[in-house]
Amino acid sequence: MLKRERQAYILHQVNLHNKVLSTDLSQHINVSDDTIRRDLQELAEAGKLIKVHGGALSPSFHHGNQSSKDVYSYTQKRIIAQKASTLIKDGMFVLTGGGTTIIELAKSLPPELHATFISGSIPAIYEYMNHPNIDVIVIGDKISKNSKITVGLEAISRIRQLRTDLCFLGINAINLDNGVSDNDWDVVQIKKAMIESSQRLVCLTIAEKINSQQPIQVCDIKKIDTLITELPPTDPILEPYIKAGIKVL
Amino acid sequence: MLKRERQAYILHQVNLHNKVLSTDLSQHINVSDDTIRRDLQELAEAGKLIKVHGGALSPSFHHGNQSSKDVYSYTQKRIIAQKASTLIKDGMFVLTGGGTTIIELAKSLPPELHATFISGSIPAIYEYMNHPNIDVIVIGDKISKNSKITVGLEAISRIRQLRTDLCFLGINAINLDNGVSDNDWDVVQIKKAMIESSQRLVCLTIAEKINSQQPIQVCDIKKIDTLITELPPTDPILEPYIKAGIKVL
DNA sequence: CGGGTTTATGCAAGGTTTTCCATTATTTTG
DNA sequence: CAAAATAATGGAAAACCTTGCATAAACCCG
Repeated sequence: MLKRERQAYILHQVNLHNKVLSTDLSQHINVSDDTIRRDLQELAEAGKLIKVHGGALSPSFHHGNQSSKDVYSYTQKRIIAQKASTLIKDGMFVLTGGGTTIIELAKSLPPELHATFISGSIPAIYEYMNHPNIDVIVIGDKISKNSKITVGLEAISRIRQLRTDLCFLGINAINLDNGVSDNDWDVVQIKKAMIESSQRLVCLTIAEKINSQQPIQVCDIKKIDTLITELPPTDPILEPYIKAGIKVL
Repeated sequence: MLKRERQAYILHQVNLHNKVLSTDLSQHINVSDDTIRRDLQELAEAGKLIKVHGGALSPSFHHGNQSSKDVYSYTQKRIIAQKASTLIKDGMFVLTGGGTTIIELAKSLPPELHATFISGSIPAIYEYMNHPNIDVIVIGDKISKNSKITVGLEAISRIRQLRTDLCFLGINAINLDNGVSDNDWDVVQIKKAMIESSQRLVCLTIAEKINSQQPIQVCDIKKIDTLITELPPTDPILEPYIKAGIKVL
């Protein structure tokens, strides 16, 4: 990866998350800490970011620091996103839904990944679009303002025409008896179609939502190939899911 | 391999991958590093790419200094957007393209407007989506990273199914003889389809682009219903267009 | 045709940039 | 305060760039 390219990437990350960690960057881009530090220094001298111990901050965030709750769930979602991104290999076709966790995933895709992402989530598409090496395919239809994804028969019929390697869904509720469930009829229809159109279903969720339930069922637990939370796979709350045959990361 | 041919190939690679490595190119084309470097230098001087240590990047990567010119034309585009928004009435179906002027229009829509907007431009959709009373319909297909709109046969066939009241296009060049013209093949195809699918075509442009021309024709001047610039309709530069039967705001 | 000129390319020497590594401060945190 | 994490420093190797020069092909023009 070229130096300028790398610095552009760092800047992008800083503007996106308002902060970056040196160690995250060096692992992600696969260079030494020194290199990252030099990059941060140069960018700081150019006034593009503010260097601090351990990483850097966005210059616009100089004054008010964000609330602790935000930082907290940001960290969880960051962990989930990181785990999820390891499943994606070059050349894959990936179908994704919407939701904050998916967007976090979109933001933290490694820059050298070459893949095709298909989605109806406008915020997710926005992120994919700014990635240097990802092809983006938009599923068109009417936008549901609540969820900011396209919903409707047109979208469903487009999704049915696909057969992708992976499907990432951020989920709102999951338990052993009812599987994955949600509370928005239109969104559930889209999710169902996505599940049917891909070979592996990967569900992302923060642990808080495990063993909860919502009115409308999305799919049975058997459909899930992999479940990703911020917890280590050894956590006891995940044990019943592993026993049910789900891979847990 | 000829020099021109080689440079065209390099440019193609840069636009495709957003970056190239000198060593990759020299091995692939089978010439010395020096030759490649000279090519890159020439292309960089022509502004076709940005040369960096180790290779070159796409000019779209240069987010660096984009203030002075942008601020300058920002005011102009605000004026255009304001004029354009007066044409939209409650209940209308409006088809829009992409580009900075259209996004400015999207931002300055009056909040009490109830209408349906249809577009393939991701940044424009983003704005429409945040409007309280607008329904948004997304035209799906593959995203063209340059223009950040969806392009392709799927998009065109969806557009063809429509019959909207208005079509707003931001245009890159217009003159009396060749009408509206542009420089991106895929985008032109989309624009053509949009024009055919709506009853009135409204073209938005800053005055700077009037009486200029680009390689690919979008439509004849007769297709234009209304032309909007930041100038008052009495400006002499607009007179020939009024005489050609175009409404000017 | 033929000699002079321009253009394109390769080669080599020396300089610069980038990166990593090891070592030595410095800061953070419990 | 002490341990751990992070930062700065200097050196060394690799990759990369610049420059000047040599060669050969293409071109021009009388």
